[in-house]
Amino acid sequence: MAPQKLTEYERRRLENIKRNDQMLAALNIRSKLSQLSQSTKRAQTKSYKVSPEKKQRTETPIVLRRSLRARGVAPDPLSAGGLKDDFDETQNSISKKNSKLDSETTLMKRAYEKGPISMRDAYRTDASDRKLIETILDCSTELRLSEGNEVLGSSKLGRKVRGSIDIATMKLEPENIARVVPGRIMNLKFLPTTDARIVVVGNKFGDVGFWNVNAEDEDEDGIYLYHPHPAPISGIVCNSFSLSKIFTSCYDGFIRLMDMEKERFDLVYTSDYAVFSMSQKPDDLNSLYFGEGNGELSIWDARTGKSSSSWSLHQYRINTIDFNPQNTNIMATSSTDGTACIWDLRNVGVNGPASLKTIRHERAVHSTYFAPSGRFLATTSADDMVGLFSGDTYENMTMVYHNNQTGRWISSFRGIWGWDDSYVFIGNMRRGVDVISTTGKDVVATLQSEHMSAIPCRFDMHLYEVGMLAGATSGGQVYIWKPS
DNA sequence: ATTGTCATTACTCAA
DNA sequence: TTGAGTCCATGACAAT
Repeated sequence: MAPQKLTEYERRRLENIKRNDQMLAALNIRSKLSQLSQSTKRAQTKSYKVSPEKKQRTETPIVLRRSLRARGVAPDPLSAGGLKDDFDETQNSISKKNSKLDSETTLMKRAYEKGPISMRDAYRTDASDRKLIETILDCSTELRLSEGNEVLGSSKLGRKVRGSIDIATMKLEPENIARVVPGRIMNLKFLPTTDARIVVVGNKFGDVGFWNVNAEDEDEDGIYLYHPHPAPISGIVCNSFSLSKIFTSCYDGFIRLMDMEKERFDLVYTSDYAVFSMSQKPDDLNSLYFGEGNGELSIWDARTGKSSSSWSLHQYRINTIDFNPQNTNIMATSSTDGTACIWDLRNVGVNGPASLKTIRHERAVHSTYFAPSGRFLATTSADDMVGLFSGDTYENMTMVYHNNQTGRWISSFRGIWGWDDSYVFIGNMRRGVDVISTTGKDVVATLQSEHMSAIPCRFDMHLYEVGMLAGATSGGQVYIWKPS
């Protein structure tokens, strides 16, 4: 069973597992944990509800561009020789004999999808989504009106709330738990508004789910499900200027714009490569930055509707793209090639923006994010480290040990910043949220709750409500912590 | 450089 | 309450 020769990596991982097991045994936590998971089942009230007729359509087998990893490239599966690689065993049992037919239906499916999809066609939930749309459009309107009284642009950005939070006050109440989508959540975002608390999530199946947390309606639980993509959703971009427009990117290379006014998922960009990450420069809402295939970073321009630039910045996939909030020309990327890089977009050559710094981890880097002040940078890596960087050129480095071995079923952890430079929040394998302090240079607290029945692996903080943190699991759940 | 293979392991749901 | 099934992503590394 045990490998004959252990690599350093394996050895370390085994040590982790062993140590964890010992800790568990010592604390007799195993039995307590199982008790907890039992008791929490009842607390599970809110959940997406799919209408039967729609469900059928969701489960229609769709041939995806699989095996994206090795290539980073996704040549059209229809023209790619045999279908062998594109089918798994379970699908084979259904479709082995008429794979030809399947490829034809797939062709039609893709042809249909190569264009706008109406929100009605993509909608999967039982109850009407009218209320969701109205709520969001109302928020937008208020924002637009208030904009008139302000100086354009930067002042609005400055409204982003910053502040310290007492970690001990952050609580997870049962009513702030919901199963928003089926399957694994890849990405989640709070809509940046004070008028409503709405979480948008994207899952592995290409579903986009909404949870209106404060929906106080008797016949609605505030959960709405759409299916605009056929593959994992890699990015969600929304901004406070137009809440009714939400960009979503997908592993199949499509980027769509959900437009609540037009009630459509418009197709804005298609790539022959997988899109693994997407971000927006906070002061340039006319562009999208996204990671394509093996290390390409591209910019899509809303005014031309085309990709305007494409640079090869990394060797392997770009996992995250982030901008320094205080100087949005400074961009940070993280990549499976083991590096996190900082770039200056004011200084762009043929090979892309000038590289200001390369941070080298021993393994893949899963995320790189700037602190709200821009003065810190946090990296999360598969080498079981969270890097904290500070100083004018981020020259001061602190590596904090953190078990980031999430395995196959849990999405990689990504340490995100809170509402100031104090803390980085990151999931842990014990169904908790570790809080890393920049001053303490270590995990100083862990958010835990008996109501957390799964591991929260992807997070977002509410831009305007200090202490409101959302975490998402591989089972489609969303937890929202709030200050008590 | 490209391809192959191997190990990882939590959650849900049905019985 | 248990255990079977999921899963086909991801990353590391060996082989070519």
